[in-house]
Amino acid sequence: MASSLERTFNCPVELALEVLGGKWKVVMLARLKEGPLRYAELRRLVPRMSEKMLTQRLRELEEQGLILRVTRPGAAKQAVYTLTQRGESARPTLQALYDWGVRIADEVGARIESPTPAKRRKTA
Amino acid sequence: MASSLERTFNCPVELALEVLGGKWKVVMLARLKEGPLRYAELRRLVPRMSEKMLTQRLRELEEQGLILRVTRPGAAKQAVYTLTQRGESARPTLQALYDWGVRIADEVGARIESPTPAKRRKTA
DNA sequence: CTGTATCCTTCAAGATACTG
DNA sequence: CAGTATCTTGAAGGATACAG
Repeated sequence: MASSLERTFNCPVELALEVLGGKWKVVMLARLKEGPLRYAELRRLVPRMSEKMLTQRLRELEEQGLILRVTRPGAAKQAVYTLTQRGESARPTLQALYDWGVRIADEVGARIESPTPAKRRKTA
Repeated sequence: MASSLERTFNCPVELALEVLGGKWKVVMLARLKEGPLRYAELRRLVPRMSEKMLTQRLRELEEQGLILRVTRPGAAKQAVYTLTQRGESARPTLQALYDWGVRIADEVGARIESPTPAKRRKTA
């Protein structure tokens, strides 16, 4: 649980970004806040992220106490990731980032991938 | 005004972090949202940031339209940085990050430098 | 399905010296 | 005062192959 948070930060915002920052974590959290997800589901929902990154960020989020990893052994291995209480506590922050992101995406002319592909086994 | 925002992002949150992310910009914005600041004042308020970083981030924030740089020529050169309208629009987001940062700083046991040194010419 | 292990590239950031 | 200019390094991220 130590991770690298045991430093001195210039301000609380810097700390928040240390946890949420980087290229992928907030994207993953944005998905996980919709509900628990398996490894493969996350991979499908964030296709541009390499598996290495996916695993690394999952471990990091777990270490920081934002997500919980539950495995269910069996023929087909399963690993389910859910937000912890602390992860849940980030909701308003993520929402604020989301709202502001939408706003300036328009202003700046940035493109956003796809709002929420939702899950579908077969298109038909 | 182009900068590097003209990409495709996985979600709005990623875009928001592209603008606010990195090690220093939010710290600078946290100061600037208290009011206009000169170059030297910013340097003093964020002493751990090298001058190179300070200048680079200032230029970037300017390019992204979050801050405005106004120079007043004269014997002693002056450069004053203020938030633009877009910069102001980030207030709620920065506040959300701040609040959450305070919360988990406590939980995780992270140290925060100094709340707000405020400006003082002489201590007495 | 759920990951590890490597290798490689790029870039943010740090240190420091210098300028108009 | 308000910056530039270099040089260097570490970490982040990407691609891809392999494994239980």
